[in-house]
Amino acid sequence: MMDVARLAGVSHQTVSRVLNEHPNVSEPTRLKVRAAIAELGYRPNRTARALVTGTSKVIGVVAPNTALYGPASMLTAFEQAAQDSGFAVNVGSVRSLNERSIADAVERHLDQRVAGLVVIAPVASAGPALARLPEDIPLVTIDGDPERASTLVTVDQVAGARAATEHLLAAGHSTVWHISGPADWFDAAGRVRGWQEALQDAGAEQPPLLTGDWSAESGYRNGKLLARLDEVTAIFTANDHIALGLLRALSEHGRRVPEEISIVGFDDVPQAAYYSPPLTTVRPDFDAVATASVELLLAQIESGAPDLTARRTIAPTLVSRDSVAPPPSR
Amino acid sequence: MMDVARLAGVSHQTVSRVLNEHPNVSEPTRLKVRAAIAELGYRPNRTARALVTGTSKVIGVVAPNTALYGPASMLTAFEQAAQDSGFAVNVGSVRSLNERSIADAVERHLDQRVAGLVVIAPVASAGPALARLPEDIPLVTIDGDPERASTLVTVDQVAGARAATEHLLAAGHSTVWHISGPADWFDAAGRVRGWQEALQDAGAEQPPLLTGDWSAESGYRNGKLLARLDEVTAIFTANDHIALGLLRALSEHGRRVPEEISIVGFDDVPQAAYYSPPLTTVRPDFDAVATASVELLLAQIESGAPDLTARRTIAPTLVSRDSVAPPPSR
DNA sequence: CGACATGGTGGGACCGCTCCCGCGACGGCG
DNA sequence: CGCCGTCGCGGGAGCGGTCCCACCATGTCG
Repeated sequence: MMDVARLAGVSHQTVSRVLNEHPNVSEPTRLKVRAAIAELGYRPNRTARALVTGTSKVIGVVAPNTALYGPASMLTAFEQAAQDSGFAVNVGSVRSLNERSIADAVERHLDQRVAGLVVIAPVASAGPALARLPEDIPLVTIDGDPERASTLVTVDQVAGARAATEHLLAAGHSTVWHISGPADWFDAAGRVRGWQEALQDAGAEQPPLLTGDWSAESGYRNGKLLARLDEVTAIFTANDHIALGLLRALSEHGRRVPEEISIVGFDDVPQAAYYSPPLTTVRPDFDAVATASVELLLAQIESGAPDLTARRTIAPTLVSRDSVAPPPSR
Repeated sequence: MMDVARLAGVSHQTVSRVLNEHPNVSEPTRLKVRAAIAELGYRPNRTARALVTGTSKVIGVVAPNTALYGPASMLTAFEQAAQDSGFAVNVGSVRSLNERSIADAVERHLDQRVAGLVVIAPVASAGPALARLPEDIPLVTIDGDPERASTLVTVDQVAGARAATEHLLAAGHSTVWHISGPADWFDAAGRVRGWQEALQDAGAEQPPLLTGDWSAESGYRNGKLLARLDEVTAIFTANDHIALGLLRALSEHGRRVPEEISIVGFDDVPQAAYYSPPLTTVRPDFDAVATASVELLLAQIESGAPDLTARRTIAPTLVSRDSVAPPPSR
């Protein structure tokens, strides 16, 4: 920086001003400095800046270390959105979302003087750790506890599940079964609720809830059971992978989809259109979640204070394919 | 740090020594300092350290911004491995792997004074940028150009493809068709080569190569064509998603798998066991790739010099399920 | 016409840490 | 017994920036 100052014939201070686009620099000197910077190929040291300002253009992300389609898509979408706003992303992935590991990850980020924090915390066990976070750092929770988290961005699970259930009901089915995700995931809980509400509103009987764990295996396992129940004509699964396992189980039992049984999934994984049959499903808009998160976080960073009230809920859309049909007439 | 020093009754320098585990500190003072640190809840400022040492405990990762199963799994596995070695991970994802965006991402990382760089660069277009990288920074390329990259960790695509092809040949098929990934991906190229080599070694005739793009859609498209060709009895696809699309196309045409046509995929996505039929596929060990990368990178960081010769190739394993059977006798 | 605001610039101090050097105490050796 | 090497520790400089303050030249106003 001193070199640049010397070459431009100004003080280091003026160079700093040019770098930070301070108004009080005359045009001629600004140009001289710019020229010197270009000639020397000078790049400011972000570390030094971070030291003196006490903050940096880095966002820390705490995310579960999983390749599950939802979280993974969320993460890449967020990375991109953050970068587009000029922020680097520091990922602290956590093997399990318990209080300790989250707290550890947060502390690691704080040591690095991140400007803000994003926690992708879809499970209830993350709650206590989040409650105990430092108050004075910008924080956005993605997919967190709707009851608790302060600044929260989330997919509207309830609305998505409602849409799925109502779609099946509208096709003529008297009721809809549901294979859920793991009970401690908010996503799963929201989808269960949307399903229940839709059933209630339609005055349909509510079948027992079957529990899965997002995996195709759990869909298969539950499918083995459902396949033997003649009265089952419509099933809504908590995600597409469960639906895949379910499809497999049904086909093994000779039950045809959608002629005998209709199915709706959730997530719209890129492969869903090539299941047999192509799967009708609910598509959450991960990009919208990501941009909303960045937006909210940046607002906090600029204002300097965490905003405890801001919320953003992204409505998913139903993607209709071939796995839904009217129930068989008997 | 000064506060700690005061409380412990030593100089800031001694505190620094304790922190860095310098040998020349007596046990009593070490304990005093430790106690003071604990009492004050002091956490060293990594930014300040980075400024003076010129490096940090952060690894920069340049990765394509995709949710594709391979790259995404690689990334999360790497994050975990790096963290286990005490390094934070800065992800600079790139929309497209062209020279400019890679160079930009690298510069962003360099500005942050990362200790080392990992580039996940599975496509040929990344080549020029990699060649122009600064020489003096520890660098590991994952899935890069086998011909060029210096320190390279990669899945042995050729061996995996060989195994898949040989498995089909061993089942009695006279030859094996292949739907490849995009031509500019090294992964795809390696799989094509393994397939060709296996065919040659077995003295089997080599059918024309069909090109896909990793997507189920491309598998479906090619499948529409293959389904009409009576002589096709065995197909090896470049990944599982292509296989899924292929399965769908074949079933639409009434061709049965594995009775009429056998299929082997690549990647072993978690859902592969629930395709119809469960898919025989090749499983790359992403964790092994990740640990090897971290190992190689750390070795460079410690030695201070890039190692231009180190390479690591991870052998994949064949996972046998139900999509392979002997060819139909005519 | 003098006082005072205003814009452009420079000179330090300082952020929190590590590194270099220097100093006293102690012990082994000739 | 004196010399020197080693150990344990402290003082100060400096990493590369930003921030506060002081300075000087203008322009503006009563």
